[in-house]
Amino acid sequence: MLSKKTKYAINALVYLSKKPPKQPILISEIAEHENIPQKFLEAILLDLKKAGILASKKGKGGGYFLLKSTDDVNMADVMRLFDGPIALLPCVTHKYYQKCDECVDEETCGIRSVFLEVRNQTVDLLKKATLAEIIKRGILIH
Amino acid sequence: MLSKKTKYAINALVYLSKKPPKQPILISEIAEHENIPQKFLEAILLDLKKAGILASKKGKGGGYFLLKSTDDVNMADVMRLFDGPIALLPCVTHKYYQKCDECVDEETCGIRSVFLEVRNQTVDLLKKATLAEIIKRGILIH
DNA sequence: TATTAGTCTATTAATACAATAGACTTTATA
DNA sequence: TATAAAGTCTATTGTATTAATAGACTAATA
Repeated sequence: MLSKKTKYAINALVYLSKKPPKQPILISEIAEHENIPQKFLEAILLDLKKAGILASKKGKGGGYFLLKSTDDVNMADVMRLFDGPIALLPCVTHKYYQKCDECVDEETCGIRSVFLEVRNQTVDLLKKATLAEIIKRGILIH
Repeated sequence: MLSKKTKYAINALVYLSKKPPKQPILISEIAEHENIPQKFLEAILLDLKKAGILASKKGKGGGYFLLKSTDDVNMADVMRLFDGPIALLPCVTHKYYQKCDECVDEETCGIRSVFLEVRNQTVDLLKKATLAEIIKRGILIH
């Protein structure tokens, strides 16, 4: 399951995606509309900014807005940012490969083989799941 | 990431799958060979027994052995048993549907649509990942 | 009937997640 | 240029989950 942090991040991103481009939106507005504790949301937005997904404008009339295009923000990136690797085993992560503690002999890598396939397919799907795609599907349903 | 419990369970199951059918294996043997705290393993094996995957024989010459065929034990079942639903959102689980707390308006279901697809594909893959498949792949590699 | 081995309940330790509090800095604009 | 609006940062707290441990109890077999 996704952590609350990731869920909040996705909800906030979708909310911002529906606003006119570059228009700064108040943290308080997002927090209220999406039912997110404001202070918690501040930290999340800050992380998204550090990751280059959002930008912010300070002072009166300031707020957060989407920096990247909705086509360029996908769920794989967001999940990795807050929940870490998508892989189910440390030995099948793309960047941070680590031998499983439990791995005693090489025969066990039948397990690895299977979970590598799961990871690859999941990542592919999550990369296709962009903000643009989410919004498109949201519209189609109504 | 899989919990240790699930990893231990998979390792134990693969270990038992390689033994002659119905031959009781000591908990201590599995624990030692797979580097699992014995007491922790006992609880895991008990859960697998309750789930109908393993059986046990008490007394001298006793131990645990696979009850189901290696074709009939898949990673989706094992993961659900110890880590709960495979879905990434409560609103896309098969059995225990629950509205997301964070879901404020129906438009957000673009998110649901995307994560439903992820869940379905993941479950399909994990169901194909049987013990038999894991062992087959393990052999192929060596 | 002694020994081996599985079953069960309770407790503790460690870690990660979620949320909160408050002080500080920056910026727009009246 | 003061001030109010708004973002940034650090630290702390509470809570839940995971991982592991301890020990008493029950059952079965040679």
